[in-house]
Amino acid sequence: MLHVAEAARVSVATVSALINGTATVSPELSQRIEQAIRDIGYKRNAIARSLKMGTTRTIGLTVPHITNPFFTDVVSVIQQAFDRAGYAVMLCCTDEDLNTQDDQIRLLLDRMVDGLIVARVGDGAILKGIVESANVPVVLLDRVCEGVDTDTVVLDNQRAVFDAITYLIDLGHRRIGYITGTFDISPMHDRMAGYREALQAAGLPVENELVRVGNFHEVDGYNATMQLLSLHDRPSAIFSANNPMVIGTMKAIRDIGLSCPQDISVACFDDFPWSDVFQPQLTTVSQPVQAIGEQTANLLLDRLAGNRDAPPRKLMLKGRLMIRNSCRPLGAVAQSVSA
Amino acid sequence: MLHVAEAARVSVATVSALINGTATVSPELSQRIEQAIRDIGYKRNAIARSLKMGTTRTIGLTVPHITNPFFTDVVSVIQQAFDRAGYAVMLCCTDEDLNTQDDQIRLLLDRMVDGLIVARVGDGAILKGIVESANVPVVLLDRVCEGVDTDTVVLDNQRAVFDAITYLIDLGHRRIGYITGTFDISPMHDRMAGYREALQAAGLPVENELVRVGNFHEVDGYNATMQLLSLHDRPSAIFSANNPMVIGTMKAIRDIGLSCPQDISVACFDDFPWSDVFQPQLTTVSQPVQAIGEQTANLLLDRLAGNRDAPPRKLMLKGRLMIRNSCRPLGAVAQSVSA
DNA sequence: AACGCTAATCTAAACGTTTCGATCGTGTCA
DNA sequence: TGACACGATCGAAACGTTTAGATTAGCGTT
Repeated sequence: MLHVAEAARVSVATVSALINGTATVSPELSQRIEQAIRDIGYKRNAIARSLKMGTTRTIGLTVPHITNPFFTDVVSVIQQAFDRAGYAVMLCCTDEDLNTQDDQIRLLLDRMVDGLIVARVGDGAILKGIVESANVPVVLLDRVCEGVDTDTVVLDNQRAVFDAITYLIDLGHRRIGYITGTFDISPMHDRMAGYREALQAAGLPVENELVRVGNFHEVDGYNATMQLLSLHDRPSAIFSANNPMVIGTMKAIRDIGLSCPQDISVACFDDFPWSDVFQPQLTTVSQPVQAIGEQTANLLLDRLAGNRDAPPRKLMLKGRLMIRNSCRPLGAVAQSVSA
Repeated sequence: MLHVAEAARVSVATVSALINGTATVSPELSQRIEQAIRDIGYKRNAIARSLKMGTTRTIGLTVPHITNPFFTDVVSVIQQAFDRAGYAVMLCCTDEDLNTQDDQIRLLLDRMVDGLIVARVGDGAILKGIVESANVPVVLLDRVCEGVDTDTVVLDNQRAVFDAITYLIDLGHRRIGYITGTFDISPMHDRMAGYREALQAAGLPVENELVRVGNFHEVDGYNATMQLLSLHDRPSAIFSANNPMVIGTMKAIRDIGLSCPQDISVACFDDFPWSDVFQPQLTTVSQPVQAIGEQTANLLLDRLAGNRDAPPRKLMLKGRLMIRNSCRPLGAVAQSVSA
């Protein structure tokens, strides 16, 4: 900018005024300045601007895994929304690791991001401290965090799983295997509650041997399914509480020589684009990823627009059960359905 | 830092020296400073540091679509690599749009990213200008760009498609539909060349009616497949040059009342994690995403480490044909294979 | 005692912006 | 004609660091 000012024989203040439109500058000076800018190929240095202005027009976004299709889609929507609003997005993947997450959030705050979207991981204690000491708005995505009182967008996980399990029960299934991630994040907790609630509502027992806890990855789903299928009295249906793990489930079913849905019914959380073109077409709980991403972005953009003092807003969206052909009717119900 | 200095009754220079370890500071001052840092909860401001140092320890990454599984995986690997190296990653999605891409790259450069990874879009002319005027290292990913002489990581696309088409020919297919994206990016150009080469090597004609150009999206694959399947003499196999479009292909086959591989064989570019658990198990060209991501990151990290003057390095990796069950033998070959 | 050397610390300029308040013509009005 | 307001422009401080060079104190040598 200094060079531009010299070349145009004006002060840097005038150049700044012209660029930002913060004051009127006469036609002739405007022209000289614009010419100089073109000649020199001047680009405003956003870092210096950020330092002075105290705002970077950048937000931080941390998710556990971008390869989980749910997060892929949500990240994509959020990215688009902020792109439209003229913000850049710094993306971090925590790999479901608490320390990584803390480091990354600190890194983002050091870089003076204007806001933060966090799909948190693990215990919320450290997160709580970080969020409170950071004086930027924070939106929690997908996973609530007890004690952290800030804007939140989550799914009604309990209800969604309740619907899915009830569907299986209505098909005649009585022993339903359930594969979950660890309970330190709210969705896993709430989904489990939905499973329990559905069984209890149908007067069925909740049996510990039918519940397996994994670590969110395909291999965990594989191992859990292997265990479920080698039970003395094996389940007739399996529900997987996340998407990567259901791939493991399908592989285990294949490797053990069974087939879905003939021998075992399968349903899972989170839809994916090709779920209705390949066989079996998986019955899934579909999250409204577009809405989730947009609402999350809007909450943060609203705070960034200056609405700092409004009380925390908690949005809860509804999932949708996408019934396809990976679950078959059983016993008496099978008769009546096929009749 | 000023407050810390005051609280510890030292100068800011001493605080800086301690934090960065750039000069020895006596034990007692060290202790006073550390205490003050803890009391105040001081965090170094990375923006001010960037301004002074001329480096942000941030890189920019632009890809067309993060929802394309190939890019999802590659972005994930790149993100991890830079995370390990202490760099933040700014992610942009260009949505295959040239203007969006230019805006985003300019945005990234304004923010003084230390380096850039670009999976480019459209004509390379503007990109060329930008890359040359930016004085940061740039690595081109997945798509080369004529006239832009910089580090590059690409797949041997021609060879990969040659192998896939040759495989189909060996199965007895003679009329092979080919669905491609627009030719303004090198992979589509090279893949098409592979298709041509394979047909010619087998003495088969390249028929225009069998080649359909789409815009990379599922819907384009759907429309293209519909057209191919309604040809007077319809192809016995279809190859889709990218992953999202093959979903459209499968949907079209289903909607038209045919089935794969009984009525029509299908293969495509880019693997996905569940390709071998659902039916039909798609035969695909698998890219070494881990290696691609790592090599790309390494090239850039090497430049960032100071190796600026080495001549541009062009890496070409090999794809791998993953033969599954979505393509069936035809005619005489079918006899001999099934015999 | 004077000197030089080293280690520790400090002062102040610089990075590239924004912005407050000052300055300087010019035209308007009493 | 003098006072005044106004519009255009500028000077300089500030944002929070890093760092070159100055300063100071302590200590061993001669």
